[in-house]
Amino acid sequence: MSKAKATRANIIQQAAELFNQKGYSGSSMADIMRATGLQKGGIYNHFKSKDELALEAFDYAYQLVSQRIWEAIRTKSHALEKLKALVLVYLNYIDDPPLAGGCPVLNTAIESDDAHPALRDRARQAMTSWRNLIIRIVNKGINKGEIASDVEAEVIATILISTIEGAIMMSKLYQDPIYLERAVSHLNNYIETISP
Amino acid sequence: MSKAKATRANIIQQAAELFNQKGYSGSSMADIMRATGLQKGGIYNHFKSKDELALEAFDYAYQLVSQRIWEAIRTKSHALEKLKALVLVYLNYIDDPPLAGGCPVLNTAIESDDAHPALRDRARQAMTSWRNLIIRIVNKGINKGEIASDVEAEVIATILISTIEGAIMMSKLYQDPIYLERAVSHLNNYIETISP
Amino acid sequence: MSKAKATRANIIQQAAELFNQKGYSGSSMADIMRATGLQKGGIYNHFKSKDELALEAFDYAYQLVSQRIWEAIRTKSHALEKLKALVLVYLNYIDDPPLAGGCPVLNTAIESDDAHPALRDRARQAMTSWRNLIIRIVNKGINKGEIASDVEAEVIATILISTIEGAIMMSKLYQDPIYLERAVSHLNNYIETISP
Amino acid sequence: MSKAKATRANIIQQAAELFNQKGYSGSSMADIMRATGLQKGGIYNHFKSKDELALEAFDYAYQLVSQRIWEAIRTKSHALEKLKALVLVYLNYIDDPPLAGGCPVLNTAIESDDAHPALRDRARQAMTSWRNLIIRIVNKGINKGEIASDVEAEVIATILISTIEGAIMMSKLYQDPIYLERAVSHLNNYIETISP
DNA sequence: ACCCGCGGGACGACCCGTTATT
DNA sequence: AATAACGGGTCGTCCCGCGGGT
Repeated sequence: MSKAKATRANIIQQAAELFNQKGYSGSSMADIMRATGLQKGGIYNHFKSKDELALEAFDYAYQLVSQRIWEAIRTKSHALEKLKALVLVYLNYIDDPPLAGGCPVLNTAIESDDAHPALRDRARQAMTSWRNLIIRIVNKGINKGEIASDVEAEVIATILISTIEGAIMMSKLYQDPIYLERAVSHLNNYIETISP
Repeated sequence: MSKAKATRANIIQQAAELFNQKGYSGSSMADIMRATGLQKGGIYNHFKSKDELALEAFDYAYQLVSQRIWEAIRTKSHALEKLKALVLVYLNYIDDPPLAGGCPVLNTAIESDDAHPALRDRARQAMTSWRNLIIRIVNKGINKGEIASDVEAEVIATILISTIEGAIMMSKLYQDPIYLERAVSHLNNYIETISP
Repeated sequence: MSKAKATRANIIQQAAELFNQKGYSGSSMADIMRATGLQKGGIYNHFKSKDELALEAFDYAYQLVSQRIWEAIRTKSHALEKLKALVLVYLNYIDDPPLAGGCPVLNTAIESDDAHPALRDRARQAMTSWRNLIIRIVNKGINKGEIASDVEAEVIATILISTIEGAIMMSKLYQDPIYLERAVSHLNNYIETISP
Repeated sequence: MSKAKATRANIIQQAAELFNQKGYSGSSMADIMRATGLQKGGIYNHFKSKDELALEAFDYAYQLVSQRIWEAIRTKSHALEKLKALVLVYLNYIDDPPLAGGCPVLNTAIESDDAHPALRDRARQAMTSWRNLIIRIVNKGINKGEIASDVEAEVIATILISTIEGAIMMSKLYQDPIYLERAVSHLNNYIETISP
């Protein structure tokens, strides 16, 4: 990897963490300079604006989370096992987060929905990709007879995601993993109920 | 109400909406001036800093949400009815919100958790008060034999709150009430399962 | 005059001189801060942008020049005397300029014509007002029989203005009033030739 | 011409046009990069600073104008014809300019006189060379009996140059050749008056 | 005596011309 | 010979205190 690419990647990495912790408008370019050790010019050589950097940083952050999910899922073959594994990923979210600051999709969705259309679109894309993953798992499970045929995949996706994200928020707010643990436990039970 | 009080109340109201939509660091005092039609001096007359205003604005916002819940609950006497009523309140959250911008507890928790201790403490207080409300309802329900005795009130509170908040986030992100509707429907079923 | 008005007027005055000497893009807001003794906030309280300030500064500068011309003209009654007086005004332009840096109309026209439409429009307005003054003097002179009836007022205006402005440029470039003196002398002869 | 020379020449050409239109401080190195299609290194390879480039660009621009004048003059033998040809050159200045943006001597003189000594010196040199050309024509004309012997060459140079430059400014400001046409017509008459 | 708003100055994002590196 | 990095520069916004006008 060329030096330029490495520098660029490092900027994205540091920025992703900053944005995820302090938000987009709560993080300044000076913060990013400090975190990367670069000067203004060094950063603006790679990104033409804070916005462009924010977009790329979000993509990177989502890809980090997404990767964990894929790794957890691919070893399972049964649909219910896949769903449980997916939920379980978030239990590590407090002890061993892929990115400090909680879930980037949640954080970005909340900050951008009324204020930053470009960022909101990225958050939507990420959320859609996440929903589609669950939907595909459920539908495949139905086809293979692993999940009851009257289950609506969209509903499963909504319940899993909303419960997890809400619980992440609570656990972060209180700095206590108990809320996430309860949510995961509840969702495991819920997943059992859609067995055929 | 005196004129000074009215002005002060108006500032809080406008600021609460702004903060709830664009976040604390995304809203400037100039934005608030514009929204209230007042001058700098006119605002700093009532609040000694943006922080102080933000704190009061959050309290006001939470009280607005809280009020809706209380009104929905007090007409019900059965514990399960109270819980269902509580959940139902959030169905109106997209069409007829008490405050534009979604749930202030969620928004404030997300923005403040890594960045603004004072605001985070308020969000914690609000969240705790909300949790306690649910916990009291559940425990009273258990005592009255309306809820199974092995149910843990804390768990119910966590599941209800996290699912609702996560679904609000999704519905706001997509500008589509369907996610919240699914979550409410799911929670209604869930509430039935804790019947004795 | 209120303090605010006085401050505002002072900013315009200092800015007008700076812009007239170093040009619009050659003068920075920091230069204006230095010249006025104010800080950024103090300036931006009165003008919402450098552009707005530039526009007002130009208007002020033109009014300064314009005033001198009017004062010189109004004591004369004969058309040819008025024209000579007008030309004579510019002889003082080097020794006792109303504004350091030469003629603001010339300077602004040159800098803005290909680069700054808003400023160019102001320069056009000023130039038009100056042309119209000469045209009115000439036409009145024709009516009163002081000027030959076949003289075209527009032509007189063009010759007087272009010769004066070009000579100002030369005298400023060489820091030598001789060029302006020659031009004024030439124009005085020229004015005699349009006598009936 | 070697490739390096060609590149260098191209940079000067593009820069000359930019500087002539937007001024020295109104044009950035980035603008020049865009206009030339080169990278920073490609430019700093040939010129050690923006200033150095500006100086050379001005020389190039003046040479472009100067060339037109020489071409127009050399075919004439009579002094008055030479002067008329010289004046006539400027009639093409709006429709078919040797360089977009008006007269570089005028533009540079105005921008540099109070702000950029090095550039001002170049403008002075150019102006002096132009004046000397006219002076030589006039003096030769006097010697050959084509021009009245009491005519002062310096005065002729001043009147011709200042009127032309002022008229160029007016025509550029209004985007209308009429002002230049009037000035040229006036100067042709003026030139007739110095016949012996 | 009050209180609007002027003024402060640190900071916002971003661009500048230039140098060092590779 | 191209470009990554520099760092002081750009204009403009930030939140806020203090003093002058009503």
